[in-house]
This record gives sequence, structure tokens and C-alpha cells, in this order.
Amino acid sequence: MDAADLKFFEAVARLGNMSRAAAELHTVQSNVTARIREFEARLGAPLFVRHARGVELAPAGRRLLPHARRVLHMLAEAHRVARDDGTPEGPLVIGALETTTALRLAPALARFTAAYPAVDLTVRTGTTCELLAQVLDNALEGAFVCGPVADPALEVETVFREELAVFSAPGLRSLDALVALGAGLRMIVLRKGCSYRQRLEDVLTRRGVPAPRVLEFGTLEAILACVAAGLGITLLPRSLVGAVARLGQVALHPLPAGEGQVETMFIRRRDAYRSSALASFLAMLPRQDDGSIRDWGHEKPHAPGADPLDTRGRVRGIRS
Amino acid sequence: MDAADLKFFEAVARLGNMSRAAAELHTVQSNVTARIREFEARLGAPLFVRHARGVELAPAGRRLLPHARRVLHMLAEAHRVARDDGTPEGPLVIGALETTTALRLAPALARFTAAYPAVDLTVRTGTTCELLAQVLDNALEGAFVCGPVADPALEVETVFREELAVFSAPGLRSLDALVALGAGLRMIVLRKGCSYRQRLEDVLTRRGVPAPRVLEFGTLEAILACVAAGLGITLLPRSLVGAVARLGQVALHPLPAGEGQVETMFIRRRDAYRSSALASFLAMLPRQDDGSIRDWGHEKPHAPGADPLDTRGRVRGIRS
DNA sequence: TGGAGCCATCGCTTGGAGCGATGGCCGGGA
DNA sequence: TCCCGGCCATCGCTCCAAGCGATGGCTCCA
Repeated sequence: MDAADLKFFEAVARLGNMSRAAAELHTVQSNVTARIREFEARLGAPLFVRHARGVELAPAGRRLLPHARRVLHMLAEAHRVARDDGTPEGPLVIGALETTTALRLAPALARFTAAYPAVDLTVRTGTTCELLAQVLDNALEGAFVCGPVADPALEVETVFREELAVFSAPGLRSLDALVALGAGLRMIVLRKGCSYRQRLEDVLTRRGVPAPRVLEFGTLEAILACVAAGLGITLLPRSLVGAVARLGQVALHPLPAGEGQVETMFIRRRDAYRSSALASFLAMLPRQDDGSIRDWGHEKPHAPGADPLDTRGRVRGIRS
Repeated sequence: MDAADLKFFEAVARLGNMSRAAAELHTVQSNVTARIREFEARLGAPLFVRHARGVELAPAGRRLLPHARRVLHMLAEAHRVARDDGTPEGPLVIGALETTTALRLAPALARFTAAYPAVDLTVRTGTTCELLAQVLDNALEGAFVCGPVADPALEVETVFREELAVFSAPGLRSLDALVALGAGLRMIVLRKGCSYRQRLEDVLTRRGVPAPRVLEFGTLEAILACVAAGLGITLLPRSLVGAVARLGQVALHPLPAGEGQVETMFIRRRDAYRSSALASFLAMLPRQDDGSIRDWGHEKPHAPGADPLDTRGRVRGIRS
């Protein structure tokens, strides 16, 4: 049982084809065939069943595959661990919600890339569900997701608390006015699995409104544009209006304390290696050490009235 | 990064000496030296610092070692998984408390080895603490320990409930009489880390007796012999008297319900492979599906009066 | 029925793992 | 102080098996 054997095995299993695996492994087909057969002989069990259009996993191969993947991943990890002398460098791939990226990460990212140019940072956005799966699959070193998360394999740390608000066209003066629209409401969401979608449904349900129809857009800008145009409502972090351009064209309806709080957690696999690059990235995040939300994601939070959101709320007099 | 490299590395790190590692790996010293140097070159960091009396781990090596061990373990596991087609065979190494082995496992072991002769079963006995460490270290596939156990890396399942009792020389008629002895008491325990020891201390403390001195013996037989000889008292599962030979020579003092209950749990690493051998072993265990203890570990529990323990308790009239 | 797309097999080449011998270094004991 | 023992590094050599290219055989599908 050799690492190279497992690499050959994994490639063949994934591609279902020895010839293609040979190409991927930069070798020739006869070599792949020979090594797989040799491997099977040493193992004492066939890993593949051969047929005219390629190969298929045999029972033993099906059992082996997940273990092979884990071993290969851990080998790569061991390599990185040995090289990692504490100075952040190399690739760092993390995930985040679209809103978190826009709201909290953007300034940190700029500072981080400036401070650690040797790190190749990648931020992949997705829904909580997608990111969770990718972290568990070791495709991401960690991710910022919408809590709560309860998986014993994951280390979970609350890093931000957001206050959510319902966004609507400017003409609507209060949440109650929205509720009065009833079935005429439309929810505008970022993606299918977006965690805010369920939240919004809950908010409406609690107010006696049945789950409305859904519009889906790919970017926050598009969503806010549609909200401004009166196509529907959305639920987003309240402080987001400070970070996007649609200010003044949407109305914001805060939610009561219990309903509108959402926590952003950073999750990572407990058993995965915590690279120096990741450690330094997390160290650079702006933390909120108490539960209250004083900083709404802007650089100068203590100037009263400077927060466009706060002003807006008061001027319009919108309170739910 | 090859599995063979890691095996060489691990052996050298463990033995602190390339020549001895060469002997263990059935090769020559020059070969070990060359491969380690080659490995370091590929890695780009020195793994060892050489000195006159051998080698020592360098920082990179210290970081790599635990990962190397994990990878090597997982490789071996992958091998077993691929071979394991569902018919129990090969080595099965589990741990258990001495008392659990004597009391619960012995009959199951006999049946198991008869039913699955292809399995090489090893039962290592130790204290809860020792067994826990060995399970976490992957030295055991699982172990029967004294609960409660709270480690997120472990899967815990309650398999037996025992009723504990204090054992003393026959002359002592009740727990209160024992307590009256005060500082003259001696605890006889199986091993230093034995989980019953703390229990017994608690029992005595609650009755106002300070922690007495301790005698330690290697076998249950020796302990009961000493108890019979009046050297001291011990705390053991009540049903144990049915399984050992000292019957009639010791007095048994049951404990009140809250104090005398102890649960035996089977623990195993969540992330470890659950072999067919282990699965079939666990399936063969006599389960107690409700909390009450009807079966005291004997094969015919429902014959009243046939239980020597029960008889004994009544004849002697010992009740705490 | 022929061809495309597979995998298996064979003979050949060659890189590198492993071997044995030797050298150099260091520390402890005479 | 010197020598010896124990250790790692290096070198030249052998040889195995990984890898290559060519070929053959099989099974679908057009």
C-alpha cells in the first residue's frame, strides 16, 4: 500500500477509465493497468470490474475509495505542515457568505493581502449549506457561515453578530404595511440555499403571512435594485446598506431583538491542519468581543449620525 | 511524500538513531541516511539535527511526526477496509476492565472465538484511563470502560449496568460497622488508576471516613483472598461473586441505588474503521436493554434462589 | 461488418532503491 | 593525549521494477 498506488487508484476510480487516468497522471495506459493489477494482487481483492467502456468500482474499491481520498488529503496536509515554519505563505482557501464577504471581510481582505503577500488567498462564496459541505470535504480550510452549526467534526467560533432587517421599496412605511400585502409579497433572495431565505419565511409566518413566491438573483446589487423597484422584499444584514450603493432607494424595517439577530461563525474541521496563513488571517479579523453591535462594519463607528443607516431609520421613522 | 518515506522518518524519529532504524526496517544504514536526506531535500526543510550520538527531531520533523503517524495508521486501515468483505477475520484488539472481562466478557469471548475462528481476538485489560488513551491512540479498536466518558472524538455506547457493592471480611455485618473502623480501614484495589478506587473513596467520604490507605493487587482473586483474610475492603460489581471462587468467604454490602450504579460503556474512535470482526463481536454481546439489572451475568438469571449472591445476602442478613 | 475505444500483455530501457565499504566526526575512557 | 567505539555521509556498484511503446483482443455501436 503505497501513496502512488492510491493516487493511481483514485484517479481511475474518479475517471472510470484507465486511459484517461493515465493522461491525468502523466504516464501511459499500460503503466496504469499494470500498477492497478499489481495493487489488486497485493491487496488480494479486485478493485475494479472491467468492461468494454471502461472500468467500474468493485465492492473492495468502493470501500477503499473514501479512505484513499482521506489518506491522500492527509499526505498533502503533512507536506504542508512540515514546510510551514510559522510564516504565513502558500495557498489559503476559505469560504464565506456573500453578505459576510461584502460586509465584514472586504476591508480585512485588503489588509491581509497587503500584510502577507506570500499568501495566495481565495475566498469562495456560497450558502451555509454549500460551504459546510465543502469544509467537511476538506475543499476549504474554513468558512464563515450563518449559525448555529452543530457538527462534532467542526470547530465553531462566533466571529460576528449581525442585526437583520427587512428591505422593501421606499413607499412601504412599516413591517405591518408589508404584512398587509399578504400573498402579493415576493421574497428576493440571493441563492436557493440562502440561509436568510428561511429566516424571512419565518418572520412572515410569525406574522400570519404564508410563504410568498421567490425571486432569485446572483448579486446583492441586483437584489437591492429589485427591492428599490418594488419587485419585492428581502432580508439582509442591517448594516449592509452602508456597504452598497443603493442607499436612499430602499426602506429598511428593523426586526425585534429576538428575531433579527444572526450570528456569523467561522467553522473549520477539527482534525484539519490549521495553517499559519489561516491563523494570521483569523487574527486580523475585527472581533466583536461583546454581544452588542456597536460597530456596524464601518471604519468609524463611534461618530453618531455618521452611520447612514441610523440616520435613515430615524428620518423615515420606520420602526416595526 | 511517499508512504515509505514516512515509515523511514517515523522509525528514525522514534529510535533517534538511523542505524537502529535501518535494522528495524530491514535495510542498511546508508540507505536510511540517503532516503532521509532525499526526503528532506524534497521537503525543503531539515527533519533532523545530527549529532555524534544520533539524531534529534528538528522543528519541521516535530511538526511532521504526528501527521506521519496518522497517515501510516490510516494507510494500514485502508488496507484492512479494502480486504474486509464483511466476513469477520483478522486481528481484533479491544480493551476492557479486568472486572468487565471476568464478569461480562468471558462467556461472550468463548462463544465469539467459537463462532468466528478466523478472527484473532486480543483483549487487553487496563484501567479506564489507560484504555481511553489507547483507544484515542488507535492502539485498540475499542474498549469497555467505566463511564461516563465525554470526548467528542469517541463514540460511546452503554452496554452494561453494574450494581457495585463493598466487599469485606465475613465478620463485618454492615457498612456502618465498616465505617466505625474509621482510619483502620484499608482499601484493596486492582490497580493504581482503577476507577472503582475513586468510587470507594467517595463512598467512605460521604460516610465521614477519610481516605484510607491502599493495597494494590494484580488479580481479582488476590483481592478477594485478601478481603477474606481481613486485610481490608474493596468495591467491586456485586455480581462478581458469582464469577469467582471466593464465595462464602467474604461479606457483601450493597450500596444504596444512587451510589452503587455504574455503567460500562463501549468506546471507540468515531473516525476509526469499524471492522467486521468488531461489528460481529458487539452484536454477540448480551445486551441489557432496560436500566434494571435482572441478569447478573449468569446464564440462568430467572431461577430464584439459584443466584448465590442473592442467597448470600439474605442468609447473612447484610443490608446497609 | 468494420472501426472506435477500451484493457491486457510483452519486451525493452533506465532511474533509483538498496548494498557494502570507507571516511570523517565526535565523545568517553585509558 | 590518544585511541576506540559509535554514529552519519559518501561512493561505486547491482539489480529490480516502474515506465514506455507496440500489439493483441474484446465489446459495443454505427
